[in-house]
Amino acid sequence: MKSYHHGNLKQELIDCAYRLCERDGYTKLSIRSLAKESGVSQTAPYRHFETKEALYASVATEGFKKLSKACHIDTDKKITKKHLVEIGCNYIEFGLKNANTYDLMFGTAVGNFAQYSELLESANSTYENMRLSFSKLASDSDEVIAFKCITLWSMVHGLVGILRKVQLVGDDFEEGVGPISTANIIGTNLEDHLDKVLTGLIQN
Amino acid sequence: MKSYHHGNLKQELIDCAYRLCERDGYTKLSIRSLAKESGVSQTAPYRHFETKEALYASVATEGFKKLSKACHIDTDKKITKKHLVEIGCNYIEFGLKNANTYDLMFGTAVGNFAQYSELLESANSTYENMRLSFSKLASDSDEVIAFKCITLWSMVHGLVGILRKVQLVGDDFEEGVGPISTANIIGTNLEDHLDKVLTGLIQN
DNA sequence: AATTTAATGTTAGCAGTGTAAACATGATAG
DNA sequence: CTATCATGTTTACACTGCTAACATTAAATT
Repeated sequence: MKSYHHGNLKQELIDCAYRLCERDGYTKLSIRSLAKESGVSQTAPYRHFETKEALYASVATEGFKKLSKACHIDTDKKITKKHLVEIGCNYIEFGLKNANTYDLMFGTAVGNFAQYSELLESANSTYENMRLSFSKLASDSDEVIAFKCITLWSMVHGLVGILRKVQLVGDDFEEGVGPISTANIIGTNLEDHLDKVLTGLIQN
Repeated sequence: MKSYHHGNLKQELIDCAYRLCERDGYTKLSIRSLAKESGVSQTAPYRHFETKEALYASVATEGFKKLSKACHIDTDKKITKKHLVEIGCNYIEFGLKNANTYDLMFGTAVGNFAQYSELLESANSTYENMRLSFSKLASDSDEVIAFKCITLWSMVHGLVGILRKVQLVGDDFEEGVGPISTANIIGTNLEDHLDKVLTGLIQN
């Protein structure tokens, strides 16, 4: 028999919302459908999320944690250009394969991260991760590290956006290949592209 | 007295929608409020736009036209790196000062541009514009031009997204300066930043 | 152990949404 | 002058986020 109290509703709502957002896009998600999916009344989610935006924030937080993991280089030794290319590729792969979650993380659905401390932390730590990798590349000043970091980041972030719009993914990620005729803008594969850009960016 | 037929409703709806989208973000726009604003019944807009997405497409089209104009370099002579920096800055300025419209242009609100021929054309011509500028920079092959072009584009596109999230705009664009402490990631100003990146990208 | 309290659930309802269907009006083509 | 068709209105449906009032039960306090 079903008990009045669910017991683990908050996490189940987040998990369920994450799945539904990734599958259909966050605009298709409704609190009501989510509640039904979890076998609970329409307004039960409001006991755990003050607004829909707060729920979005939780989903986005999960997204940043996954992105962080995908872009983590597990080494204490020196980092090479090849590592950075890998980070870039992993970032782009995440953005393309988790496109709907990515929207939630970088779009305007969640307005002010500062209102959601967990989200803010997970987002900041994603950046901090990348910054750390660059700091292990060469003995640069903080400014130079920041410059290189922001350059790669804006690069891959921009590529995710553009590739999704242009629907041109080359050989690396088979999904989402679209109809546009000016094919293969970024060449045969992403790795070479990032390598070329990074070569121009860092001299070593 | 008010006539039964409006006369110029379609364009007025687009103009009004553009304003409202830019002011409040496209999520706040409702067909009904738009109709009321234009002094017309709730469902009148449906005579001109099959769906809300179609209206969004029209607004996005206006956006691409403006972006195109902002990034147009009016010269037949050779183009220099300085010109490209200017294009990049103008692009970013547009993205930051017309953030809500920019969302409509590059977000997922309008799913498939191919369904809206005007939108597709205006978007393609924006890219074509940029490609043309790069072709006047040096006598590169089409592949090299495309590479440089996509690199700058993804760069500035990514920067728009990141700067909006991080709310760190430096001195160039005073609006949107936010609370994050790792201030001035991209240095004192955007121009220097783009110059540095482009210097790495093009060797001349 | 009994009782108070706070967390978590439900029901009912409001104001607002996109959009479809049926109908009204009036500009234009024959 | 009339028929047609683009453009407008009214009505209605199913859905949304969210609030208020109430119900249940777990946890804290006596």
